[in-house]
Amino acid sequence: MENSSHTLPPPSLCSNTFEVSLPFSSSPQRTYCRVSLPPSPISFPSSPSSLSPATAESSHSSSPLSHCIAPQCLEGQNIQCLTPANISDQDDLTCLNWLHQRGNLLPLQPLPRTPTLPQLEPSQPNQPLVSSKPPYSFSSLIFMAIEDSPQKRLPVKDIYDWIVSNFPFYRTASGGWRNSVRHNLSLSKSFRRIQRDKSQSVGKGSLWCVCPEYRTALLEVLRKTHRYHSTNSNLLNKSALLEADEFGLPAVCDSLEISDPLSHTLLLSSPSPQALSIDNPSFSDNPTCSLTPDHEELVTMESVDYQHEEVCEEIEKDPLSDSGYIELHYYESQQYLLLPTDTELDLETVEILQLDAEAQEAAGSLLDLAGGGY
DNA sequence: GGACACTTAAACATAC
DNA sequence: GGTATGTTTAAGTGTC
Repeated sequence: MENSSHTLPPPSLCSNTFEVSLPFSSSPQRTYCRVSLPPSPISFPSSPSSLSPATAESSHSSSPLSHCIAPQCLEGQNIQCLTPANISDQDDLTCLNWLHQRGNLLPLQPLPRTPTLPQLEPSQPNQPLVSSKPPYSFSSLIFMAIEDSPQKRLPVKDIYDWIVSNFPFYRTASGGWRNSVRHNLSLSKSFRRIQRDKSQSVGKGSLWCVCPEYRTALLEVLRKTHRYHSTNSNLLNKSALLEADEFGLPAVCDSLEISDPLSHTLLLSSPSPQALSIDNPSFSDNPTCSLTPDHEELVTMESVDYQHEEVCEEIEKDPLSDSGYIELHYYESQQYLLLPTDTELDLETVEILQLDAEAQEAAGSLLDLAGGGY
């Protein structure tokens, strides 16, 4: 964990735009959300590499997570971000270990147990705390895996690996799901088998790709799943707030009481890497300038009334309550966040913008695909 | 209640 | 022969 930090300049020189990295793509993706910064200086890790966009471009094979912040993070003086180097394989899309690797973010104690959060065996200290079944169908998983590959085609084994890499649930699941993957590949018209080039053939089996004519339908299914779960993705927020309260941490609760519905929108975007390159002067001048309607998707962040009883009740209901996290990349330029020229910082409020992991994932895939096309 | 989508399990064939 | 891959069938579940 990076301990050293540097301090941002006063808010007048800071951006209120955070970069949200989408967790799984070999291609760079950027998501932006508007976050009002607190008046006090915020500290960031001093290592430029831990904040640079390059980390967001790391392959999912290392870890889909790179930097994460939680509500408490914004209020504290030290923001400790996770990097691929300090996140183990277990820190994955549906894993909450990251919460406990964040120093002051959450106490180094187990999360409150709920009926939906399976207990870990003591003999598996490095396993994810929780791992619920992803909401995506096998078709969607296969689709995402293939689309996330550079060549847009994968052997079945790599599809397995992608799923396991991104959804810890399948690490411990019995092998039947692999059968289901193969079953889907064979049965679904959405996927097409391609004979490997004999001259370069390594390994068994064929390559699988997505049929272009079914790509739109797959995308729509993924989009619907994403939307459904993104609207139910606030529950971890509430869980974190409860924890903060329980352990006497300074939860940033006010942020969840904002009544302005516009302030509860998260702007997701996947502009081209070039447009968002930190070296791109136009972007440096205005981080939002490259966002186009084609690349935007608004995800409503519901207003939250976080009374204890209600929260607990909802957490137990939510099958994905174990999978939410914020993954925000602070966009750094010359050690300072970039400031949009028209920024009006609300110094009283910190808006907590949070997506659950799967929602981010779906969003990342969707947006990446929507931006890419064939 | 029926159609449909999806999951899971199983059997079998084929290729490496 | 063992394993991975690919195909097919069947049954069960959930949703619309």
